[in-house]
Amino acid sequence: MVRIRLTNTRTRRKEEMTPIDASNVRLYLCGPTVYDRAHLGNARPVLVFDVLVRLLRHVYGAEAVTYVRNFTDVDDKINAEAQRRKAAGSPLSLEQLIAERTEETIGWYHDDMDAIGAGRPDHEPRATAYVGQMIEMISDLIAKGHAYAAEGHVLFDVRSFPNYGKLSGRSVDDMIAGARVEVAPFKRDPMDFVLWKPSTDDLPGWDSPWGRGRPGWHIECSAMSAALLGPSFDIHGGGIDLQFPHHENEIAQSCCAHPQASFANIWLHNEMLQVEGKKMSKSLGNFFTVRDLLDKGVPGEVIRFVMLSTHYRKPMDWTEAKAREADATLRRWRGLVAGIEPAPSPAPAVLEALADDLNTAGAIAAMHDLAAQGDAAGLLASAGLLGLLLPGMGDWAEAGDEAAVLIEALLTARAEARQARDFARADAIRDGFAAAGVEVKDTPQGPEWSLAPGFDADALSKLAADLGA
RNA sequence: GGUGGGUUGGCGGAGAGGUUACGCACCGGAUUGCAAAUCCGUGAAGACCGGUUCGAUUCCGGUACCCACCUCCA
Repeated sequence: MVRIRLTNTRTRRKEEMTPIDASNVRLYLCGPTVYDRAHLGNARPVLVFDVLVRLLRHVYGAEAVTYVRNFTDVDDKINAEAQRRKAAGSPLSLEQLIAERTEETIGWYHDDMDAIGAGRPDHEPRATAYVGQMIEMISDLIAKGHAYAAEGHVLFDVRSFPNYGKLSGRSVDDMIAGARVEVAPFKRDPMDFVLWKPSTDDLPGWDSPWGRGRPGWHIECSAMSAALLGPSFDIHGGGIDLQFPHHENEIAQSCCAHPQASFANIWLHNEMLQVEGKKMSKSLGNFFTVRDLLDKGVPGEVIRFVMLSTHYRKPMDWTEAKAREADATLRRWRGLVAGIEPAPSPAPAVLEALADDLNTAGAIAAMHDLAAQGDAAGLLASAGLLGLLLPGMGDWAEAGDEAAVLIEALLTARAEARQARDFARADAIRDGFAAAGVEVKDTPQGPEWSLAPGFDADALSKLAADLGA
């Protein structure tokens, strides 16, 4: 059995992972708020968890893993977009407009995450489908003395949970001292956070013991993880920016509601993605979406490779140069494994790297070794653990039939020219290939070709026409 | 102000208290009609100052700088 070690944010050390139930390893990842396209940073935890799930399924069995990732479809930004459409004259009701917006966003999200090769989780619960469970949990927290109703709100009483702040290494008193938040007058303590808040008539709302309202942001993950994974499960993750307050608040809610349970044993947090050394953020306005990159012609597999080439606990800078390098490496590897059956199991060095706190960069280095040794079968089997070189994701690296016919014809023409020692013509074809983005390798078995990143089909057609080939 | 993370060769980026990371780029050689690709090989590092140690880039302390979180954000 492979020993999987993960850095647990909760304990701040690398720990061997021991599942609560090896026949059902359970994970929860905080998913997106579905109000707009996923930006590139959203893809990072998804890919980290995708590799983690692939590893866990390899070690514990394909059926022995339950992966949950939620959709947050209750949110002021979604409401704002629906209200904007209403104001723009849409005949639909606000509820319908909200549903329309979240449906289309979820569709985009699926398209974009599929494109980078991220497998769908086993469950993708939507917050709106679990409001009943949230109300139940909030009532329970009030009954247990951990929450209180005030002016249509329900607030969590942070002073009732001595461990509050432990995950993020803060004390309530320190946070109050440095707080920049406006404190609502009905809060008992400035750090108390909202479990339920009132809705006006122009906002979505649900009936509750505290009047018509909607849930606070944090309670959904506590309610949905309990419903789908139980009060104790193995791994909970997300971006490091969620550590506080979101995950801290989840812990407070869940541990107070289920005092006998452990909630998440291991917390995994990925570092932020940066662009040109700066955090990618909505407020800075320097973010771009996964779709932007795909539309620019950056293949999903390349995005995936770049993301995985930096360890998840380190900040990763997205650069064009990395995308180019990844593109070239993947083309080379795809050439190497073409028509090859994968080995029965991944290479030990790759598996060991991933088992050691998801060292994807180390795993990729080990794959380079396999490639250098010519172990195509081992490379292919290992790449699968990282979700790379999979069938169905390699179309970008392949030429269409039309281009293939042209290239073959030109190669024949070049061979004839060389035979005739017409090197001027042979070199013209060679240079034309290079200009069009076709790489030709002459091997003892004859020429092999592949497409380079800047492949230009028009230039290829023109070359063929000019040379009459 | 509080909290957390980082600083590795030209660039990217890992592991390990003592032995080549790896990739890209560069340089030399083989190969080639010339190239490309490939193969072989060389060179190149650990922010700074102390400490522990036979030995530290790796552990400990400090300094500097960078980044993030504390506010919607993965």
